[in-house]
Amino acid sequence: MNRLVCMLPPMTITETRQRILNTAAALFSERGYELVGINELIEKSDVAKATFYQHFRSKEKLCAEWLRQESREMCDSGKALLASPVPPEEKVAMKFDGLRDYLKGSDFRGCPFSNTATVVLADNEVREVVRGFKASVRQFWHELAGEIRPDAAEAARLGDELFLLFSGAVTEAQNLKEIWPVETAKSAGLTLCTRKTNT
Amino acid sequence: MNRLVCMLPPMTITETRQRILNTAAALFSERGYELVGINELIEKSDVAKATFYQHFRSKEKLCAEWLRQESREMCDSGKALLASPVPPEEKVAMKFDGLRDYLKGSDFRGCPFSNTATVVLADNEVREVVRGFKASVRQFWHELAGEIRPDAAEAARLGDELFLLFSGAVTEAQNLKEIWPVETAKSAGLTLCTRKTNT
Amino acid sequence: MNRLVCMLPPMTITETRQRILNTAAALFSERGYELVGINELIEKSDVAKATFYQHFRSKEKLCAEWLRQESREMCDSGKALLASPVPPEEKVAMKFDGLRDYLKGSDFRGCPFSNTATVVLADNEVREVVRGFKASVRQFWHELAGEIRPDAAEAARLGDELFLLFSGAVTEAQNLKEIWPVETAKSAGLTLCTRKTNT
Amino acid sequence: MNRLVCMLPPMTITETRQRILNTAAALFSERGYELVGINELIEKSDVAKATFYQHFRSKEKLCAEWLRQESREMCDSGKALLASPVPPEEKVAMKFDGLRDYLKGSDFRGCPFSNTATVVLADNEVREVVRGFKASVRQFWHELAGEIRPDAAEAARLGDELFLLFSGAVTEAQNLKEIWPVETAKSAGLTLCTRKTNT
DNA sequence: TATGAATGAGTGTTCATTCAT
DNA sequence: CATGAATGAACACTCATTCAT
Repeated sequence: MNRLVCMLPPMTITETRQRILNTAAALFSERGYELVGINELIEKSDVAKATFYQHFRSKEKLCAEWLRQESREMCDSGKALLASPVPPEEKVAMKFDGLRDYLKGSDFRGCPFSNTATVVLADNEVREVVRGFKASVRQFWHELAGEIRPDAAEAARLGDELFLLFSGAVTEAQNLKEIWPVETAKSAGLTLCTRKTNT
Repeated sequence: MNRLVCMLPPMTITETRQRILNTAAALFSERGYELVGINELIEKSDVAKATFYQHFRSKEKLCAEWLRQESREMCDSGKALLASPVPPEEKVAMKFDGLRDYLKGSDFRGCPFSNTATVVLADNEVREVVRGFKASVRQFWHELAGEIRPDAAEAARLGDELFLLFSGAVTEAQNLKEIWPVETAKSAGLTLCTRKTNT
Repeated sequence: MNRLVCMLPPMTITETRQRILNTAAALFSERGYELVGINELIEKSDVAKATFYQHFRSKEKLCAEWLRQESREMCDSGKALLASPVPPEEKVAMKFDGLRDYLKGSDFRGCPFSNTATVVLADNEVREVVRGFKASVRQFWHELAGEIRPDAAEAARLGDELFLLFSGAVTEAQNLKEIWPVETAKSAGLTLCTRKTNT
Repeated sequence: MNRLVCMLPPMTITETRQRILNTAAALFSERGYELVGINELIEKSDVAKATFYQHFRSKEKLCAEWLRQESREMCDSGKALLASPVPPEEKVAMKFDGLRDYLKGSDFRGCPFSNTATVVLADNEVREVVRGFKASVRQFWHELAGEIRPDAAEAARLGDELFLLFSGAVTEAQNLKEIWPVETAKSAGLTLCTRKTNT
């Protein structure tokens, strides 16, 4: 923020843009895409209306951009977790524990991607972003499952199971405003990890 | 209400109200609560605006009523399934198969309850309906699991796991517009049912 | 309601009508003509909508009827005051004291006639009722002034002055939600009564 | 605002806002707050709906603004009258003559402040504006009375009497659609001014 | 006479977006 | 690159009244 020492570039070029994105991140994740109006968004970003529309062609494009940013951050943290030197089962546990903390900290608002996909029309760009994100989350679970099951097919299957348990936990924790789905999913997931491959 | 003997005529008593509810069911489940305007709702119901508001005090109340009706139907079919003379594992399979058909038939719109809860504010009546519905779905799975596991604690656990798998399948089938989550959840669920209770 | 035993007159004929009028009196005088809806009026009167419209052709007609009833009561009490065996100056004082009590008891809502005339269009029947009422109030003051001034012209003048002071007191007590205008008008009126006719 | 030197161009800055205010002044004073709809107001102002709401947050705020503007103008003309080099009794006469002309020119619509206060709820911002206006009108009469009566208490009393006579004249001229209340109040007021202070 | 379901024109307000500068 | 006034279609909802029974 303060770069008093840096003598060179004014560089404010995309600063405004980022300020808008930050506001969007805060408001969209707090109340959801459709309950946030463009006016509030602009006001809280402290930009002029037309300035906003110079950076983002529409509310929808802004939303897509926000989700792409979220997606990048999530993927990075996923990769970091995969790269960390702990046993895979513990990574599974850590993932669910991270979810628990996230939901508690966000008043159980649920998954920004799923939530947003629900309220935009079918042909929307946002939908594509959501699909891409979900695909990479699934990929994360597949890779993690690969560390547990040597066999590729079994890994894929375990990965999908964990993916669905995770998603179900998010959905129902949001609906019920309770934390037990996360705990239950975690323990079920761990069971699936350690079970004999007797299928 | 009960006119078992009276065979003929009026029958129009609450016809209008039901017509509105039917329109609401169609539009809300197709596009979601917030993407359907009261004007379209009224027009498609072929009633006057004031007539609508004589039957439902607000759009929100209408939505709550719609979900209550859905809830009743879902619970009935759940009870019917539980009462049917087939092995419990097959009931599990049937439940997932039913989901598959439902999602395919509804263009993967997902769960009306979860979807609606996402777009209404926290203190909303709709939220209470959703929580009630989710609680009864969970109860369904607990009862079904009770037919498989004699031990109550194990039944509860299995029920919750199936509940979450089911929910995750709905969520991700909706996000991805693909059917595999349902199939995967089904097979994972069946595995959980048949595994040795080795936990 | 149930008068199974009472054999004689049904007599309910205008009972309903009067119940509506009473409700109207309560609501109109409390909140004013335009802030009271026909629905609330009907509901609080505990009649069916069409029943209401059988007794009063419109909200406006009901209002006119209400004001006529009020007018009759006011005139009666005016006549009673005039007929009472007290000195005329004391009658003047009593009239203003009565106003003070009325305003305090009605949360300073002001004059129902003036208030209503303000919110109806020019050619309205209500306007005629208001004019008639005001004329009879003016007549009251003229008669009272006649008890003080033997000369007709002087009586008329004093009557009009008292009429206007009274009206000004009502108006400004309503605007300011304070009682002083009534007290001031009373004392000014009494002064006018007792002054030497030196004009 | 002050561009005494700049003789030319833009001048459009708050033009729209003022156009709306002018329309409001015309319609509200002609028919009253509640008989004027926002739609007509907007149409007659020749602006888009949203433009209106960018300038005034609500119909009520617009009304308050209109009354504030009226209040300013009235106070200015009151101060001008007080400052004019004529005997105080003549100022009193001029004030009533001004009222006569105003009422004749406005089809006896009465006082915009009193009229509006009648039709808004108790806690309304408009009510505060009305009270402020009435207080400053009373102040005007007190100052004018001060030019006639050297004693402060007597001046206050005379001022209040004139205030109430004036208000009563407005009210009843409005109710009766006749001009005599103004003439009568004028002559009564002048009598009060010239009488011996014999109280 | 009494009912209550039905009416349609109206209410005030907010939406995401574009324009001239 | 930034501004903010202007847009018009849509929003959810209420009004006084009439109709078939």
